[in-house]
Amino acid sequence: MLSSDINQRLDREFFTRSTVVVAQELLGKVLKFYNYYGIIIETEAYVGQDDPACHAARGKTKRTSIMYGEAGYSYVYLIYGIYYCLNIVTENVNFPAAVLIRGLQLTDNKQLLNGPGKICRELGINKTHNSLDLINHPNFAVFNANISFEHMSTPRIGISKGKEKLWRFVVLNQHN
DNA sequence: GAATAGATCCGC
DNA sequence: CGGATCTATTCA
Repeated sequence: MLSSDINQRLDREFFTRSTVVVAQELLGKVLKFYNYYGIIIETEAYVGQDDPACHAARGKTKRTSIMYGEAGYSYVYLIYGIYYCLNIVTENVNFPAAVLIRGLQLTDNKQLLNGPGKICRELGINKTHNSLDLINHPNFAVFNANISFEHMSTPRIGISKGKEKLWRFVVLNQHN
């Protein structure tokens, strides 16, 4: 991929939509985090208080309050005491939802980061990167890129409830 | 206060 | 398949 293929930064409106749609359309977009650029190749949708797998399923808490805010903000949390997971908040204010970024293909060295914990470990994402505005942050953003692809839907990984939803999206192949 | 489950990863 | 490792949330 050429750097010239990275063009428009995704705006607030992109994320202020159905989480399942945003999760699918994020595939093939480019995540920028400081000096890292990675093509998003795997995502999952976590959708509102009626989704038992969503952290906000039991209502608003200190941790989940970010998901009730404006779309386009980061939601980073510690999982299993060891790994961080990066999400991007979606949908309207007061509708708690987010897209989990599960897979990245780094653009410079083609390194494959398959798994949310691996992404945050490699890029150095931690709790200090929670609740940042990806629409305005100078070093944290998502860009459009001229990448076409096909993807499939599967059940989400690692959850105990909500397994029947096919809300995990994975790129099958990519070509220019 | 104490108990417990958890959107993971790695090594055996 | 279990261990690492810890915190947010729930329950008493």
